[in-house]
Amino acid sequence: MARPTIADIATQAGVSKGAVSFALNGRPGVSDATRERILKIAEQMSWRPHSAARALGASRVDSVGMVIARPARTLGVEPFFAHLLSGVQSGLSAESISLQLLIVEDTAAEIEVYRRWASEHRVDGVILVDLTVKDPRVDELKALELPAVVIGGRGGKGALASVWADDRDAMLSIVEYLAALGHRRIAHVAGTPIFQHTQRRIRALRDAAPRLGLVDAPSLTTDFSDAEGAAITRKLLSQSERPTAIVYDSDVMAVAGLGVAMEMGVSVPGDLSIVAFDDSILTQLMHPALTALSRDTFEFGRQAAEVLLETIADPGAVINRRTADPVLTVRESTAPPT
Amino acid sequence: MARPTIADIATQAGVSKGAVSFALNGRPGVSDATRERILKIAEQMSWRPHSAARALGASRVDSVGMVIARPARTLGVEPFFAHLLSGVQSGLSAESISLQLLIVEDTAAEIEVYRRWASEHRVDGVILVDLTVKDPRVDELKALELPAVVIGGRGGKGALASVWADDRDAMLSIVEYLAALGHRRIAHVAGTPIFQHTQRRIRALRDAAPRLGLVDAPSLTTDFSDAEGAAITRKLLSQSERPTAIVYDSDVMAVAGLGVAMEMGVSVPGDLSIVAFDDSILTQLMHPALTALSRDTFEFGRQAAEVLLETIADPGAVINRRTADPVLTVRESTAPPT
DNA sequence: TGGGTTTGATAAACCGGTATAGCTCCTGCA
DNA sequence: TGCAGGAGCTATACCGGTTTATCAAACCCA
Repeated sequence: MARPTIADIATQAGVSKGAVSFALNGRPGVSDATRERILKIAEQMSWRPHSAARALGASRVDSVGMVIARPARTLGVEPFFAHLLSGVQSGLSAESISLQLLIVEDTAAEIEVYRRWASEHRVDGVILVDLTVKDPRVDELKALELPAVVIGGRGGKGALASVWADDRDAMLSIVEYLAALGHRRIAHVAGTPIFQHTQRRIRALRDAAPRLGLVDAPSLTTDFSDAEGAAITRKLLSQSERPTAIVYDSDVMAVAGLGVAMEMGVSVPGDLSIVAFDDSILTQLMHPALTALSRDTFEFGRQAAEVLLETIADPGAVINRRTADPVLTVRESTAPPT
Repeated sequence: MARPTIADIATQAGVSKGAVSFALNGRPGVSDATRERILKIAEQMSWRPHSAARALGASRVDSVGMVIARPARTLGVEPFFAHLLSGVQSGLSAESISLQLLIVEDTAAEIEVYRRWASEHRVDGVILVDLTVKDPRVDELKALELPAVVIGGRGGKGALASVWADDRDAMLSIVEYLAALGHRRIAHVAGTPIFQHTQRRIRALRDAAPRLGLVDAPSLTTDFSDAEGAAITRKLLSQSERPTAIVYDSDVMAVAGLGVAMEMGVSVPGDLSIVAFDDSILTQLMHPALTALSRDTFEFGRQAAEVLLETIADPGAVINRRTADPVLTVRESTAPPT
C-alpha cells in the first residue's frame, strides 16, 4: 500500500471514515478507547493527511504567503529577510503550516499575486512587509478578504493586524546617544520616503533636534542602495560645515558611507561617527566595526506568524502587537567629536 | 457569486462540467465553437481553478519545494540565495507553479521535511542545494520517489537530475590568472570539505599547481564563517613565507580576510592579492574592491526550475545540464607580487 | 444504403478528506 | 415504566475539480 488513506485506516480499525476523521482531528464523536486504537493504526501505517484533500474539505490550506517586492539585486545583502523568514517559519512550524515565498519586482506585481492566491485558494493569509504611506495593498487585501498581518508599521485606522517596533524610540536612542557624546551636527541618510518607517524616523529626528540642541539635523532620502548612500555621504562630507555624525537607515548604506569617509581621508570615529539603523554581519566585518541598532528580527517574524494565525482563526479581531524595543550596540565607529 | 466554479460556468454555457474542464485545459473533447464560448464565459466570470480541487483530481499540486539547511545567522549575507530564488521563481512563473521555501538547521531536519512533503503531497518536486559528498538526501529522495534536481554538482551515478557549473574550470581561471601575474605562493581558504564543490575546487588547485610552477598551494578548510576565514588568514599572514595571493571560497570570508590584512598592515594588493570565489555587492563595497568570480546565479536558478519541471513531466529522463561558465571580474584587489 | 469510425458531448465515478443528519444503545430521572 | 438526552458511531453528502464510460449524431467509404 503506497500512501494510506483514512479509508484504509477505517477498514483496518473496523470503523467508518467519519470516526477516523474525528479521532485524528481530536474532536468529540468517538470513545477514548476507539480513538486510541485508530491513532495507533494511523501511526503504524504512517498515515499523513493529503493536504489537497484536507484543503478541499475544510476550505483551509494550511499555508500562508509572503511577497517581497524588491528588485532581486538589492535583496539578500541584508540578513534582515533571512532572519525574518526563519522567524516566521518557526512561528508557523508549530502548527505545521507552510510558507509560500515570492520575490517580485514591484507592488503592482505583488497585488497581482495576492489576487491569484486568493482566487486559487492557495493561502490562508499573508504577511506584508515594507508598508508605504497610503499603501494600496491594504485596501486590496481588505477587498479580497484575505487575512493579513503587517510587519513594522501599524496597519492604519484599524485596517490590518500588525506587528511593529517603535521606530521613533529607536531613532531617539541613537541621536540621544550621539548628542550625549557631544555631537551637534548629525545627518541622517534615510531610505525611501514612501516607506512609513522612513517617515517615522525622519520625524523623530526632526522633533528631537531642538531639545537636544542640534544645530543641524538634515534627513536625506535615498533608494536604500549603496550607490546613493555613498553619493549622499560624499556630498555631506564635502560641505564646509560637515556633520560630525551620520546615521544610516541601513547597514549597506552605512558600509558604503564608511568607504567614502576612508576614501576622503575622514577618519572614523575621529572626525566622523557612524551609526547603522540595522545590525548584521556586515557591520561587524568592517574596520572599524560599526555601531548599530540591533533588532531581534527572528522574534519579529515569529510574532508576525503568531498574529497571522490568530487573525486567520478570528478575522474579526485586529491585533496590533508591539515587539521588544531595538537596542543600540556600540562598537568602534562612534566617539565624541574632536 | 463569490468564487465561480466550473459548475457555474457549465450552467451558464448550457453544457456539462466535463465539457468545461476539457475546454479550460485545452484538451480534445469539445468543438472549437463551444470551447471558445466556454473560455469567454470563464474569462468574464473571472474564474480561476481552485488549487486544492485540481490537486486532488489531477494528483499534481503545481508547487515545488526548496529547503535550505543552514543556520539562519550565516544566511542572507550572501546574495547568492536571493538571486537563486528569483531565478527559480522566474523559471516557475511561466507555468504558474509556486515555490515553497523552508530554512532549517541541518540535513536531518531537511530530510524530515521531504518526508512530510511527500506524504502530504505538498510538492511535485524539490530543488537541492549544497550537495555533500555521499549526500544522504539523494537516496532518500529516490526512496520517496520525489522528483528532484540538484543545483551545483552532478547528481552522481545517474541518480538525480542536475544543473551545474564547472568548479574546476572556475578555479583554474582564477589561479591561472594569478600565476600569470607572477604569483607562486597561492593559498586557498576553502569551505567545508563535506561539500562536493569544495572538494572539486581543492582538487583543481592541487592538480594545477605543478603545471603553473606554484611552490606552495595549500587549501585550508573552514566552516564558511567570517570568523574562521579571518583566523585562517591571520595564520597564513603570520608565516615567515607568507602567500602573495589568497583565494577565498566565499565573498564573506574574503571580506573578513581583507580586514585581517589591513589590521596586520599587509597592503592589498601591494603585498597580497585577494580573490573571492563568489561575487556580490559585498566585494564591490570594499576598499579596495575585490576581484571576484561572478556566476549568473539568477540564470542558474531559472535553469534549475526548468530542469525540475521537465523531470516532473518525465521522471524517467535524468537531465544533467551544464550552465554558463563563471567569469572572473577583476577589480582592485589583485596585482603582480612585489 | 449500411456498417464502422470519428466527433462532441454527457453523466457519473473519483480523488481524500470534512461535516452533518440520523441511528442505536445506554443512562438518568420523574 | 417511560421517556428525554447524550454518547458513540455510521452513512452520506459535499468540496471543485479531473477522468472515464457511454452515447447520439455525423461522417466516411465501399
